[in-house]
Amino acid sequence: MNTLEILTETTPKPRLGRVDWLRAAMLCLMEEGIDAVQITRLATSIGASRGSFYWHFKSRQELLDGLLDEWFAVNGKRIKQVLEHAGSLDRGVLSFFAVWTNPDNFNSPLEQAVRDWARLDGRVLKVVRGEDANRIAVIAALFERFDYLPQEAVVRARVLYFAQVGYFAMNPKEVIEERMSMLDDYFFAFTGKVLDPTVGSTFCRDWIAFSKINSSKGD
Amino acid sequence: MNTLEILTETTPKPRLGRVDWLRAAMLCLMEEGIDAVQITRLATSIGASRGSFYWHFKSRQELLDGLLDEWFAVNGKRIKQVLEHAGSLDRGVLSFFAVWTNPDNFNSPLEQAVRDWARLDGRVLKVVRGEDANRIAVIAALFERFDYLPQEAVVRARVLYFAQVGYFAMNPKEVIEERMSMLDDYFFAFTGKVLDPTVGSTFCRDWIAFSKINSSKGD
DNA sequence: TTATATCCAAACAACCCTGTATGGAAACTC
DNA sequence: GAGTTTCCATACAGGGTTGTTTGGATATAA
Repeated sequence: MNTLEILTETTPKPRLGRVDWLRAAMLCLMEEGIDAVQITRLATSIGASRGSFYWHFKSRQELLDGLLDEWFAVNGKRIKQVLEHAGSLDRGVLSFFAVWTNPDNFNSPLEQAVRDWARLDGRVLKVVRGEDANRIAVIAALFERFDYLPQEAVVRARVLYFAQVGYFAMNPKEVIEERMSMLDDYFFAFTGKVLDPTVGSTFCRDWIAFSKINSSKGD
Repeated sequence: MNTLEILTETTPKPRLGRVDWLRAAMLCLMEEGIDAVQITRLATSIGASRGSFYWHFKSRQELLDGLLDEWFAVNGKRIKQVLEHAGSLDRGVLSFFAVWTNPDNFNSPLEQAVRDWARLDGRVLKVVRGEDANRIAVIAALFERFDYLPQEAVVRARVLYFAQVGYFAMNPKEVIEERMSMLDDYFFAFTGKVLDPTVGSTFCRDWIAFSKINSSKGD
């Protein structure tokens, strides 16, 4: 059995499923926006033909619906989970920062792409607005749990959430150390309280270490 | 002279210029995003032919460059102007809120459209990032002018700016009174200080009145 | 009035995208 | 192994976009 035979056997035929198309569509959405999610482009990117696509999907719209569903399923879950189980305000707020930048918990590029998409599609906008309201409510509950007045809790939750959305909407290029150096002031601005140095430094160290591991993973 | 003759004379020929194409393109960009800015669509929307466009513009890209130039020229100017001339922190911060929602000073839909566009085009992103840095620096200068420490001034400027960008990036549907009812808490969260009731209520009254005038203008 | 420069409409070529129809290859079943 | 189902590639029809060409209409100038 020569090399060619081995290759042809170990690569018998890369039969595709819905997931493959969805994955390719997701990448395309994140990198080039919803208008770039075209069957022809996806087909060439995964080395298949358009005929295959139309066997798995009824239409392009069905694919797009799948993308929105996946965004809804993936993002937001961990946000709520983390905030609801936070043992202190410090840990809750810091976790909120961390979730957003951890690809295992939250897909930030997808989040941005979906927001852009929402501005062009009323149905998407409706879904995104609902999710935004949910997230803000969860953050407000955190503040209220740690003794903020209801009204102040809601406003601080909104400010924290708006700022987070705005930060990522800006597509900033900032290294992790740069953000970390302002952590104490950020915490004070968002909560009106001083960050416990112990919690802060631990968080800082872990986050930088994590982000370094994570960035080297992509090599 | 009958009616038809009068009409044909008073409407001799709507000769077009670059500005007409740019205006139509701007509207299209704001409502449907950069990918919808297509010569064919603009031509039908202003009742001209594509031949006319290609006499005024070398290519679609030249039109797009014009759009970005106009965004750069229009938005941001008033932000800096207002903040640099604010006589107190209260007035500075409240003016910052007001500028964003006043179509005479700032084109918010255009701002969003350009930000979405920036995520798909590296050259646009570069321009937007530069403008963001400028605006944040101006806000930080305001805080510093009113006795915040440099580091805290920068962070509070960032939080205020991020939150503003994030708020509009979310495409919220909120009536003016709803936002106003939280003004005191917003101000406290952003500055750590209590808003002067006189300044606050005056601002509130003027802003609501203004926005009512403005919304009725669109009828 | 005639000549010239502006401005624009219609037609054309080249390209890309969606969705369908058709036929064939691979796997699965009996 | 023959038949059936699953999966996919190719070809086609219909539509839309960019940019160029060509000719004509309008305004300007001589």
